[in-house]
Amino acid sequence: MGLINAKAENKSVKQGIRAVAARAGVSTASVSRALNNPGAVSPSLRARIELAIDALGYIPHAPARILSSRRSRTLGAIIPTIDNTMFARGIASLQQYLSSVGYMLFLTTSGYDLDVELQQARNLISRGVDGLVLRGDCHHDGLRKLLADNAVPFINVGIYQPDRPYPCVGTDNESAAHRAAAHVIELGHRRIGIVSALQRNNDRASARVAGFRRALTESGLELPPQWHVEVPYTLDDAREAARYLLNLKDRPTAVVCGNDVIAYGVLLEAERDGFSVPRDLSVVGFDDLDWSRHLRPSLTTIHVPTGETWQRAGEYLVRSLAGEQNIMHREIDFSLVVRESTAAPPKSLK
Amino acid sequence: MGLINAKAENKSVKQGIRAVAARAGVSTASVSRALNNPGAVSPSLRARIELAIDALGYIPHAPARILSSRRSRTLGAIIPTIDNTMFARGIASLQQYLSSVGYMLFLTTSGYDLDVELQQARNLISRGVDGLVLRGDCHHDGLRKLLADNAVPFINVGIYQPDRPYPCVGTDNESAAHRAAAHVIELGHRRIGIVSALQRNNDRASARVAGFRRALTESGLELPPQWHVEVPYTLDDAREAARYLLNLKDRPTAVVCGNDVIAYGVLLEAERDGFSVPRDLSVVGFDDLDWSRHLRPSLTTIHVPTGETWQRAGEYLVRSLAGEQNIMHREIDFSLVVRESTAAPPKSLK
DNA sequence: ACAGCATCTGAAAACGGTTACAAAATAGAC
DNA sequence: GTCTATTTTGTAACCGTTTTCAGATGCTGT
Repeated sequence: MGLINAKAENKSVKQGIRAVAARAGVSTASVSRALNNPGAVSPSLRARIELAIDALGYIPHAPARILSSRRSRTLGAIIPTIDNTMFARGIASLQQYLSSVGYMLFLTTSGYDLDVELQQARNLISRGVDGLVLRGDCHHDGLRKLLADNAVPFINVGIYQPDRPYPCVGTDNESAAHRAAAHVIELGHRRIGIVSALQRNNDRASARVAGFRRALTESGLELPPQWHVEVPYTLDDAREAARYLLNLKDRPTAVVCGNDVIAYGVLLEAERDGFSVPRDLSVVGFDDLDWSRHLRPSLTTIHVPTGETWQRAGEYLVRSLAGEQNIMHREIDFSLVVRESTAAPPKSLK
Repeated sequence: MGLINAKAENKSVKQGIRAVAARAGVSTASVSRALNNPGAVSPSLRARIELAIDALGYIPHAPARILSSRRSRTLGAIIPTIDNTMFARGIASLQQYLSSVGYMLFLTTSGYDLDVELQQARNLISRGVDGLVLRGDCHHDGLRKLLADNAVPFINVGIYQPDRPYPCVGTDNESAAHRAAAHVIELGHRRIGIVSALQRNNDRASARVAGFRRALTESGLELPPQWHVEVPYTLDDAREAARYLLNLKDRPTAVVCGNDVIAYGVLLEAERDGFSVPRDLSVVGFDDLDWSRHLRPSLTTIHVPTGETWQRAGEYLVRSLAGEQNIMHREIDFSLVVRESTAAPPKSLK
């Protein structure tokens, strides 16, 4: 055996798995097996191999592995921006889950640009990801084709659309928004404004606006055009929109917002302009970020279990890849959290 | 030529670059060249190849490419958690820069655990990253060895330690913290408390505490042990610490905080307990997150250009990989932003 | 017309793993 | 002890690129 060893090591053993094999006096196949399926190799061999592995500080070369096995145990995710608490939290949760099942995550951002999203998808597929996690169902046509052509499993997260042929997991934004608007209507408000996120290329934002409007319509309430404002994501934009809305001669008594950040903007601006919330104005958010319960007044909002949603997305793909059967459309429950920012409207303005 | 084509396509051309080569009637070498170094191939060939490429919807297989070229044009980053505005912003900036120079980013999180960090580094190296971006200089011993053994370039970001043999880029946390404390001292405060982040495994937090203390010492001020509290990252923890500090019979008139989130906690709790900031209490933060200027009272804090810091880290590695010479230790300037949360102490307590 | 020199192209050997298949070893049955 | 069934191990052909090296081609100056 010592002889075999010597002989093997004399051969031009470069590195990698062959070096380990040589050192342990076994074949590369056995090393590979010991690594990927320890049960398939006898205990004695396994011990010898493990010894060789950490004597050499051997680290398997994932790209070679991927090339050979045609599976990467890696998922890709494309989000609009990481600079947004919602996505950051979702990604954190997804990543944690994936790592618990031995997967990795390749994260990229699109900046809300469909072309960039397509490009990133190409990038990720090129990288050999086994599946893709996408946000929403508003994608470039080329993306669907790309996914189909390359047979890449994917899931749309953050929305619930049981009628579509694609898998998705998320809350029903339309219903949730409806619930939020219904809340202020129940409190007696008749003059309700909407500050939403930009609807363009954002099905989540659109669904929420649709829900708000449906609630108003069902209660026979009008929505004058000037009471619906769309704003980009930043706090500054939200404040500006709020300032506009609050300074209308004919202002709403309640504002429902497309997300919590927008609601914060409304809250801050209302305070700055001398309005007291909820006495003079009721505000409802959407998402229930951390801040919402700390703020004064604390924010009434729709709680969305973001972490769970993204984890489920990961579960779906991992299960699919393992060949297991799966529910294609999974709804994640939301809930209305009533806090201090909403109350009945002042009598005078009712 | 048609003949050659037919012949080539009859051969068992599976997929990938060979399919493109066959279709264009050229060798795989030429296709590879057309892709990686278009100038090295004649215009006519290049045109034929490009035609074939998008006729086939060919997407290069990155793992194969990495295996063959031994470069991945991918960097790895290990951060404690993505669920923290600072890191999220840094990563966003790094990612944007990298993608602008044709690199990708592999992001992982350690949860402030040094063993996990080591494990993730192994993971990333296994993945074939060309370099690693690490946070701070507080790492597992095994990590340094791992990096050295595998000759992986890396950089410590968020700190400035010109005396160390490792590259780093960031602000000098000790000086910045000193500046923050000096500010309240200049305002006339003599009774100054510290609420810092956990110092364990966090050199950034420690450096800030050191800076605070030095400022106090230099002005001949005492820091009673009960005036220094350490808290984990959440707002709730910060509020709890603030409650404790504010309810001491002998309370400080100013509190310097290890980061903005902690400062928010102090601000919120002070308000809840009926203290008026800055009349009854001055508060200084550190980081200058978005919220800090929106909050009422807005927060006096140390501004740290996070985005720039992380981008520089990327630049350092990309340049190193390109063989260019580089400054090993780069300091990023901080600045004190004075807002509403600090003022001279009340006469009675001075 | 030809040597000398770039420039462009192709054949084939890596890169570091996995895995189908075959061979060897072991166990069990008679 | 022989034969078969089962488990364990090894051989070697891939996976899809890059890249070295050599051959082909075209150009220059004489």
